[in-house]
Amino acid sequence: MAQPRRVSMADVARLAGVSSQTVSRVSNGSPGVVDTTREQVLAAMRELGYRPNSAARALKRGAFRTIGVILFSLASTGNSRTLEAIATHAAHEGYAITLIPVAVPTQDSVLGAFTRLGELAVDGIIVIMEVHLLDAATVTLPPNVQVVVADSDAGDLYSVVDTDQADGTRQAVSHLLDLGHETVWHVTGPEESFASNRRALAWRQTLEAAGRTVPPQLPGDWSAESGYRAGLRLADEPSCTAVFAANDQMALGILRALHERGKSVPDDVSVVGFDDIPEANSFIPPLTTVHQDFAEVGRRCVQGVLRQIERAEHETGTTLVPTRLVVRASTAPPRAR
Amino acid sequence: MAQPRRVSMADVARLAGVSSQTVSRVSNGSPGVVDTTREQVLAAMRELGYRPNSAARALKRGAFRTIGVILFSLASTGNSRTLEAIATHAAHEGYAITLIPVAVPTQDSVLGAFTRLGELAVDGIIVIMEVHLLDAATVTLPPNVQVVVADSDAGDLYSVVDTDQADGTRQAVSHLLDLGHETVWHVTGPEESFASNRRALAWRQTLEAAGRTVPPQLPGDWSAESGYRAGLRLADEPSCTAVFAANDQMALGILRALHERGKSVPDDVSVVGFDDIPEANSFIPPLTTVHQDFAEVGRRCVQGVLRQIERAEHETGTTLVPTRLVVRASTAPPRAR
DNA sequence: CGCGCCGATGTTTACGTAAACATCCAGCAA
DNA sequence: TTGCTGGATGTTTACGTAAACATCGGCGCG
Repeated sequence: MAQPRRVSMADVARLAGVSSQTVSRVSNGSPGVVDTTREQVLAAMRELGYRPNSAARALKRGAFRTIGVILFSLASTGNSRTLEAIATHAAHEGYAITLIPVAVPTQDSVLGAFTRLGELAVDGIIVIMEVHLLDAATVTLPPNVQVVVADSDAGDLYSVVDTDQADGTRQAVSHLLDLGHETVWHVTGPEESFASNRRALAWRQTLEAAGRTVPPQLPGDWSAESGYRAGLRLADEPSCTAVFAANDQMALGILRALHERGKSVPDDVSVVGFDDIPEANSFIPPLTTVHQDFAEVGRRCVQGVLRQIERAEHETGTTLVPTRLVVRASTAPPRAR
Repeated sequence: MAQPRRVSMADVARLAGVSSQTVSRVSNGSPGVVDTTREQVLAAMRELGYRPNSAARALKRGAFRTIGVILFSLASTGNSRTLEAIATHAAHEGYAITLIPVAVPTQDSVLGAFTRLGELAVDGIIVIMEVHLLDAATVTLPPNVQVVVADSDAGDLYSVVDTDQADGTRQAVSHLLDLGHETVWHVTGPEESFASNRRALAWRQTLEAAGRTVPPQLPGDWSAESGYRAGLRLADEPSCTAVFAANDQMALGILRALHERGKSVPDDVSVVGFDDIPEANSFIPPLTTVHQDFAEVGRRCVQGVLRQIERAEHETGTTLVPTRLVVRASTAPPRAR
């Protein structure tokens, strides 16, 4: 069934009785082809089922119209939603997306991904990753490939797009303080994560700026399970009336732990998350959380990398995408003593 | 900063003092190059930072070593996890993944995606989608491109890989019946979804096979919100002691609705979900659900499409990936009357 | 009426790679 | 020694496209 050879411009040219260059012009919508000729060529294309060979095109043009995306995992909502936005916007600009998954986030495997990308047909790269793994000293970027990094603070080396972690955190913590809570406890994401560190730092700073005592932070790893473990410990802290979880999954685990220990949310303890995953609205109770605009992050990543490709010029600096607090039913003033 | 031209084999050949063909042999690991020569070439490659040009390679070989993935949305856990598995396995086989997002799942836009893919540099396509949109009469596949479809029943037209929806559903419903429930209610996914229809059908058949009455099914759309609405209606059904939700998100919504109406899970009502998303373990209470092996689905998709590419031969038929019921705390025997 | 210009189309060439074929040389058997 | 064999390496060519340049013919203007 499979034809041994693809239809090439030469075939179309022969059938249409023109030169292959004219076919090329029609194919690219170049001017300088008279309507009648164009029609003949288009008819011949249709008849033969002609499709441009993108490899030859890329070879000739020296550009692939493709962006590579390196990411560590698609498991997190944030990563997949960002990727989706990237894919959509790239498609809109006529760029294709090539995916390079990195199984294990070690320096070596990230390096490997970069190497592979260098061999792949891409004009630019978007890295979605906790990026202290990206050591500029060891990673040699393929020449002529531009990079944008999401979810990182490598703004001095690369062009970075990120959610405004600090402001989102400030909104969350301030919201709890404004409700009248003495202080706010915090369950962190994994140590290696920049987003996690940034949120923890902003939490601490917001408390300090308000002159509150800073309780010890509880370690988590983004998973609901780790939130559950932290929640069990918080349930044993009588002084704890408000918790800020570094993401919604951990908040879910905290809700479960508090529920199992007979603590009411929000009457005994208020809980705030981060991300605003679609399910947050259906937690018990519906979760107050910081909404991240993943679509916007993706959009700006594409914008950034395309701008660099166009100008053939590396950029650095950080773009922050604003967040907003979504208040639902998991927060309330502390129970009167 | 950007070099005007890439390093080509000719440059390496010149520096190493050999012909470009020898460089090509080294680059591809072909035999017939003596060790000393190979070393020289490798050294020259390193010095110049040589990277093979994949466009030229693809042009010469007539194959791209790339698989296109068409998907409607990455928002669902299932899709992203499947995609991740696809990317990982494809990378392992030396294939790259090109992503083609379809913004709106209409016939037209799917067609558009196929057209775009035809122009893109892919050897095969994996479609992750509710696929009655794929009408064989209107979609003309680019020649020489092989297709595998996930999440569909188009097994007579394409090679299909899917979770064993029917058996998973049977396990879920039987589990509830075995616990002693008279019958099982069902909250469905969206009408247009094959997975949803398959689950609803299997639910009905399992009940009928056990000689139970089949309650009316409640419509949902995969979202937790729709589960919540269905849950509110179920809370008003005194006869309802067991619910099978077509996915975990809707189960979450049901749990919340029942909780708000003062119904205890599992004492008053047992709830089972489908998917086993990571958070299911942290629902209140932890959710009994049907575990889907998305990684395996992805793996088999890649296998299937690579086999077709290799043999240059279209295949049809369906491969089912088994599921298993994960029993947690949301199911129990009905309360004694 | 002829010159030159311009728009439409054709011809040549190069992009970087790798298959096919050609060449060269060392080693070995007659 | 000669001729042959086979492994190592070089040369030619083609993949499909599009830029650059070439050609052709008609039309306006002096």
